[in-house]
Amino acid sequence: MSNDLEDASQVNVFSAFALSGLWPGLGKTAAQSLLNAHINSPDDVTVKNLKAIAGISPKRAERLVVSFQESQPLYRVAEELIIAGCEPKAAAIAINFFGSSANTIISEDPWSLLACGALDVAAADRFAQYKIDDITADDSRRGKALVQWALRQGAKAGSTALATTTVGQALERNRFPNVGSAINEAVEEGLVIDFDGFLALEIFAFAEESIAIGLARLEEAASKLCQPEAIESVADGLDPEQVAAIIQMAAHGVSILTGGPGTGKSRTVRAIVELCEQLDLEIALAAPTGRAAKRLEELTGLAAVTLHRLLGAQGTTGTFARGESWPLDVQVLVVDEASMIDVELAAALVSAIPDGAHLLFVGDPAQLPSIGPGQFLKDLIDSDAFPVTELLTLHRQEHGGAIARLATAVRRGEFPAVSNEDKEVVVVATVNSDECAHRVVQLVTDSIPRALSISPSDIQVLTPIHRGRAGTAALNEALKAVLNPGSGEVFGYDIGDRVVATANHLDDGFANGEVGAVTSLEGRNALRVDFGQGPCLVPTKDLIDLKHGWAVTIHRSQGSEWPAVVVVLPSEAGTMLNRPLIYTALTRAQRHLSIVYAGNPGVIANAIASLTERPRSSRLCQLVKETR
DNA sequence: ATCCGTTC
Repeated sequence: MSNDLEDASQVNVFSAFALSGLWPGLGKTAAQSLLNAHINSPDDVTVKNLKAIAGISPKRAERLVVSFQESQPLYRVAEELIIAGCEPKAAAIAINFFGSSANTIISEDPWSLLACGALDVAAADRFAQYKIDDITADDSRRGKALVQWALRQGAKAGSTALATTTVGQALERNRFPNVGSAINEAVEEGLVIDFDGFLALEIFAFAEESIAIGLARLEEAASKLCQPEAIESVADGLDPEQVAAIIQMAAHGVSILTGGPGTGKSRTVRAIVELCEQLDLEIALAAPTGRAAKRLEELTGLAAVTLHRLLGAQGTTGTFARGESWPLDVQVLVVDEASMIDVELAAALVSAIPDGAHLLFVGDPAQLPSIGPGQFLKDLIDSDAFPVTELLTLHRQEHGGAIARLATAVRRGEFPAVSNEDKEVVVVATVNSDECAHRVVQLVTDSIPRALSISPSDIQVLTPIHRGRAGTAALNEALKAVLNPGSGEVFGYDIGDRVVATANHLDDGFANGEVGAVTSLEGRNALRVDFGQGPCLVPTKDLIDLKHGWAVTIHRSQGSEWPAVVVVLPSEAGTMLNRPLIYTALTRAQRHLSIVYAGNPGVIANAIASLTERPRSSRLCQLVKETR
């Protein structure tokens, strides 16, 4: 009887593991075939048994047996999780974090699954209950794990450090009674780092400290690259601010160039490239995204790469081939779109730059913050430790300038009344997102083409969200129905459809975020798409990384511009509506901007007034000040 | 699942 029960639970554990996706090389379909063939326990996993299954070749059977054997530490953790009624996927995070001894670690301290971010508080308590007969809410292991969990949550929201009081409140919300002693123990055991009044996870504390030390090293080691006369020879056509930026770059190991769109940041970088060529200096160009790198390359005529490529990223492990022990071979490095750099990437970058090299960060701190934690560019600027040149003169103002005036006001947190004379900026109020969607389609397919003679192919719709009536999915469906109806012959696309890339395929000629139009169908399984530099072949393997692109998210639009832009601000976007988001959206427009929103006019003004719902907290600004 | 980058 008891044997039957054990067998049954073993079958459940094994099948849950097989179906979880944790077994390398085994997908959902193949997992089901295994179970159908009564492969029910680890002992059944033999080459003989597996190759007997239809659809599994002898070679694959061998590979699956080997990968199963190699996954034993993972299996043991997953087994515990499954029996405890938790998601087996958490096992992968635990193994990543603790290595092959994870099972021992979680047995001694079940809440270590909370500390490493594998489980949430409720699931971790459930797991602890299974491991320990009578858990108590004040178990010190629970308290220490909650401290780390709170900091991990903070990092997800962009903070590299949290005020100790904020961490304490998180513990109180989770009914932990002895907040002070939990924090003290976490600090004493080196699980988190304490800086008067703030707490941080070691990775972020280390990243910010090494950035500060590394930047101070570069500033200290640098000498002047050239005399002012050399700069004059490349300064033709530049405004005084742009020349000042080059002088600062040449004089300092670390400098910063900021400014909104159209102020000539790229033009300045082009002059820096020329200067380096004249002086025979080794210069490299890089950016955090593939598209930004591609654009930098087009605008300067010099090869540019992603920071990950430049540093020799090793998969998603977060480690890089380049670093202190194998620095980059550069004398000048220019990094564009620096607002998108998080502290971990910045630390890796700075460590890989040799003494004496000059590092220039180019970016617009008013745009959306980095996905990863920290506020690298903003902290660098606020520290006042390195020269910052802000470009203010608009060189792209052949039209009325209403968009530029609005952008400048929004940058300051203001939402002025828009004069409607030349229709460069139009604001449309609606009652809900249904009406938003309706008005968007009307603007793109009728009003803007008719009133302003701008073709729908030059109009881009931007929205904060994917879902909902005014999200990308619904808007693309509605726009396709009017602009290019069809059955979606290849992978859902027809000739004439607008598409957006959602991943880098630089070898195939396009980058994440690029918007293009389908120019031809290539058989049943491939497309030709013009992303702006002539049609390029999108092979079958890349089709999964395309979506319809008449409407794209504001996040994905970062770095692109269009003749006309329709920005949708539906109420579903909620607290996402803030200054950096709206600023990023409206600065994508070159000649015309329509803003369609739901609710009362105060909605936009409030959103612009609020810098962000939850401000990020970080230590880099202070650290840079102290270290300079 | 409010949004989003990086690689082989």
